[in-house]
Amino acid sequence: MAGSNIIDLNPELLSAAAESKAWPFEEAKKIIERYKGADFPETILFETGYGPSGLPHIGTFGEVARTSMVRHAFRVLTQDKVATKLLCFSDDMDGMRKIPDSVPDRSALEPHLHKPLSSVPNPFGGDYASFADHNNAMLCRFLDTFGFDYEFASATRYYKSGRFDAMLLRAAERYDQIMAVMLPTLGSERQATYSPFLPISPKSGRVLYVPMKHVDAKAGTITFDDEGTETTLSITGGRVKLQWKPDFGMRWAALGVDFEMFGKDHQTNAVVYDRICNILGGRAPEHFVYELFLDENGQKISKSKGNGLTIDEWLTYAPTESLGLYMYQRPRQAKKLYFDVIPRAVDEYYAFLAAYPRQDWKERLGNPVWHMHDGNPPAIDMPVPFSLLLNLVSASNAQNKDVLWGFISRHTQGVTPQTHPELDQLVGHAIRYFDDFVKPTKTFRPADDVERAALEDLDKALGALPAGANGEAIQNASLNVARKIERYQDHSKQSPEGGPGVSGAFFQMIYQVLIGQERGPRFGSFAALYGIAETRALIERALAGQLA
RNA sequence: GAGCGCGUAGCUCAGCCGGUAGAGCAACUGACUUUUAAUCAGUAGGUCAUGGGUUCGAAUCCCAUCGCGCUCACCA
Repeated sequence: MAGSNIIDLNPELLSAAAESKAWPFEEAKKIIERYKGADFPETILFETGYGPSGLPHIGTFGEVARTSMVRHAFRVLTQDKVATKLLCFSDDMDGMRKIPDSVPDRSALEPHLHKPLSSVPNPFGGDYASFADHNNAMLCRFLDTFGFDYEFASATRYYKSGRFDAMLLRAAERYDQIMAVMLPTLGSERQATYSPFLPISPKSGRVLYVPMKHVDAKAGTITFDDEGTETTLSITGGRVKLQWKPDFGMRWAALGVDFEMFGKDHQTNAVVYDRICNILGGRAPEHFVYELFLDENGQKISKSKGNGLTIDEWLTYAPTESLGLYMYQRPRQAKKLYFDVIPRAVDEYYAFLAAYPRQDWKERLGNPVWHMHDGNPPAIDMPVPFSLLLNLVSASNAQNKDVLWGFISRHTQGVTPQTHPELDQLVGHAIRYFDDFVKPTKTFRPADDVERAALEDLDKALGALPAGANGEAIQNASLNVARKIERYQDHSKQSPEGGPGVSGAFFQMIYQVLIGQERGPRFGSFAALYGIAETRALIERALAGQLA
């Protein structure tokens, strides 16, 4: 999505951008305001944080996607004259406090509890030296599949390389100030043992949460008790890390981060991060607080609860772009993230895409697709909405794309999987969505005696038809069956021969018994596409009681 | 306790840089000449939570109140 690509900067666009109220522009303007009356630094740094104890998830995607949108808006506003960078920072020096559920051999990790994730062996085997390396690689692969433009950063490597040393020494100098900020934010129990410095034990390799006995700013050392041994350790070179709140502030100060967004759960703490950053002589980045995602019951989505939707699940049923749209829209509102929102997101995406070419620049800059595609949305013709496809799959009970395409091409000429590959993709998504969500809710009912006889007659009638019979022929054959049955005679209608017409109840019965739905497409067309032999097999199964 | 968000048609929501209320679904009516429908036309339904303010004009901006939800206060 966002990249170091060339972006469009025509004059009308630029003047519309200056006025735009779209949230990425609002955020980008905060960064410009930040440097008002001064020169921009060499590179404007956008950061997103990532905790590598789990796999990348939908929140990771949202944060990177949204940050990329702000970055792009900034590039447009500054006419791309200022270099920008998105740093995806992995806090892989964090101690492994518990063993994740997802690993294969949990007991093998037990000896490594509380060690930095980058020192924990990789439980998945393979090419990566540590657990953190593995998860970091998963993150990068994840981001790469979406085409994000970013630079990966490992906390462990930054600490060990000495990149944070100057700031760590300053933190020792200003230890009292940092403590003065931190202590009031803690409960009394934690206050007693709190330390912003977390030494890595030379003895056990663990990240220690121990009180400081002495902090020597001049020597750049800390002294603490390590399981009975009084230990003095240099705070530089990755021997000591900072506790997370000071870590945020220190990192911002050390790297000169200009923008970092985070979820509402960080909001209260952000003030603390900022103050630490200031104490260390840095300027806190611009923030943007986004709302958390909720499940269908309005509960916060969390990995541990396993509620809500995973990114893989979303992408099983819909194209990536629909998820990008979801991320663009109303980031400050808590939105429900569950399966029901997918069809709407998909259809809205294509609707926005279709509207784009005929919009003026002001409207375009308010159109999500402009932000999602770095100002260069693709031209895609989507003749059939996703909601309609779902309807159709459900009605036809389609098991594969061919059946569905049969219906589609009947109604829209010149549309084929070749001319409309996106639609073809969507057809596949619709079938999967149907299988997983609609199908389980279907309720088949058994046929009573009259219905049973009617279906048997229908079966025979179908059997008498030639193999290639068309929809019309099948429809007429089934009507002939129904006309003989008293229950389905409708005397308010007339058959071609002058007798009573066929009641709609006949077809309703067919769908209730055969497909488990109240309605369906014209039966003749359905049977023609579904196949006469297949339809007869379906009747057989229904009569054998295998459906209800 | 602190912070954030929400309260608009039966349901899900859009509209919110102010200018006579919208969509989808549901409901109802009718057309399509054997009603099974990815069709078309139409109807109905809202004191835009409440009270005040700014304004010629407020669902939209400001203040207050009520209701609902979430987050943080242990860890990251």
